[in-house]
Amino acid sequence: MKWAEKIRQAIAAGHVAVIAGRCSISYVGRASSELGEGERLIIIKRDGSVLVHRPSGYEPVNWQPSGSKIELYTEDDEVVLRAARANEVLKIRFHGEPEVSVYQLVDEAEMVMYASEAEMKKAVLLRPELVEEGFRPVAEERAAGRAGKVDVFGVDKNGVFTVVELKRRSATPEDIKQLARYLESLEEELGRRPRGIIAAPSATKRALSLMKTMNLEYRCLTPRTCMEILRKQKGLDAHF
Amino acid sequence: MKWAEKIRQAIAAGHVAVIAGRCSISYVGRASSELGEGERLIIIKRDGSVLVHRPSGYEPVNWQPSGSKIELYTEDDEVVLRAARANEVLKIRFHGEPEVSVYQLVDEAEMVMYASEAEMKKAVLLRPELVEEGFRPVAEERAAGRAGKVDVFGVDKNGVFTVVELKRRSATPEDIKQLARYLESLEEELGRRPRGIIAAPSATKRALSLMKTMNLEYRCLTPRTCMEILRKQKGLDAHF
DNA sequence: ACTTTTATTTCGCCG
DNA sequence: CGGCGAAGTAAAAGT
Repeated sequence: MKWAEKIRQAIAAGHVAVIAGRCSISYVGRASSELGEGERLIIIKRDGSVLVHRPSGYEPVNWQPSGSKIELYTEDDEVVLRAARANEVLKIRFHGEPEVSVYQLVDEAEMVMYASEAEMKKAVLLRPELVEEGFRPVAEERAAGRAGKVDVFGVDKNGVFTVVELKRRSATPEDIKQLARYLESLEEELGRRPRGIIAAPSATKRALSLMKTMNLEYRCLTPRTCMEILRKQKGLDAHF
Repeated sequence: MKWAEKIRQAIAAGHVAVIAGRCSISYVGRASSELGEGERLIIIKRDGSVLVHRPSGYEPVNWQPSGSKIELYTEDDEVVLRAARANEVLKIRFHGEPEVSVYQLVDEAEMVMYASEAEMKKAVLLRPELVEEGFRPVAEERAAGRAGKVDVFGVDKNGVFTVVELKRRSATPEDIKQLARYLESLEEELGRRPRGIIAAPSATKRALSLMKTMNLEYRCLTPRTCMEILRKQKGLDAHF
């Protein structure tokens, strides 16, 4: 099979191979799956990652992450692509001759992402009024016993200990419970219960009602706001 | 630009377009990201999902899930592909002429997956001795106050209430804490603390030590074992 | 090396 | 339709 040889050479040369064709797929590993005959797009990268994409959907239907060992062999007159990792095997059996394209991609650019949860914290430390007027951070990542670590720990305008939990996405009941556990742990340690504030772009209904019950507070804070503040600061830094 | 027109037509016809070429990418939405010039593989599916793949790595570096609106336009003599969803915009700016392949994929096959957490539960309900000799399930998905829902609730051979938490992967401290919260909630409701058992293929060291502290029990149960039991049952069903 | 946490998570199910 | 938890989560960060 000439096309199979083309794939072998692409892998050996460290190129990216894209295969479009009729195949059936089996996966055995953490789970098992079977997918009957159909036309799919298969991508093989130089690091050994394999992706199988159906004609719709964001997620691959089957895959193997980087580092898997890729083999091509013939079985009953059909070509089988086998991608194996520890305890996990993905087999793609081709029916008929697929279209194979090989690309030599050079990509040295670095990905820059803004406004992660870490950057939200930076913004809050830079502009504590984002949380509340008069809030003063005392520490970041303060330990809260065995409950874990608090995002930002400080005192409010009245000198009351205040815990701020940052989320870059909508706050869920799970987040509220986590904050409650922090407060419980800190209450033991400090002798009095600190205020608890969740700062997130939004909160689910149940999260809000749970906060009411648990006497916790919500403050709207979007990653974008944080990003803009950091960007401004960056501009200032460059200026001086 | 002839190649841009080819992409437009592919989208209109409901085909899958694969673009290989030099581009730079910006994303603004839940976060923001910038990726400078480099050669990448871009996949556009008929449902509006867009994937940007670098030459290595399982995950796309940028993407837009299905349902996004795709536009192609020219800006400063360069083609820009814009994929937009509510509050999220992905822009791919092409530098030079990329290779464009269009595939008409037909895939009606149904994916069958074995041994999800749901199937582990089925197996336990079918063969409660997987958890412990003499264990009898009373309910599945029993509510545990505001802590959430318990996977399997039953009584052990001595008639003691027992909560089983199933995990298809290694049990973590977070899982243990979750089980503990269930028990706490059920203790309030039932007046006495039930036994708590985590059934998972393995457990992390900290999870195990936490279980000791919290007086919770571990039972090894792999998805594969559950799968085999269900498969046997399936065979029996077919027989009768 | 192994464990834990995060994610532009996405996806599916249940209320 | 929104909330909530699972995923073959994968990949990064922490220990």
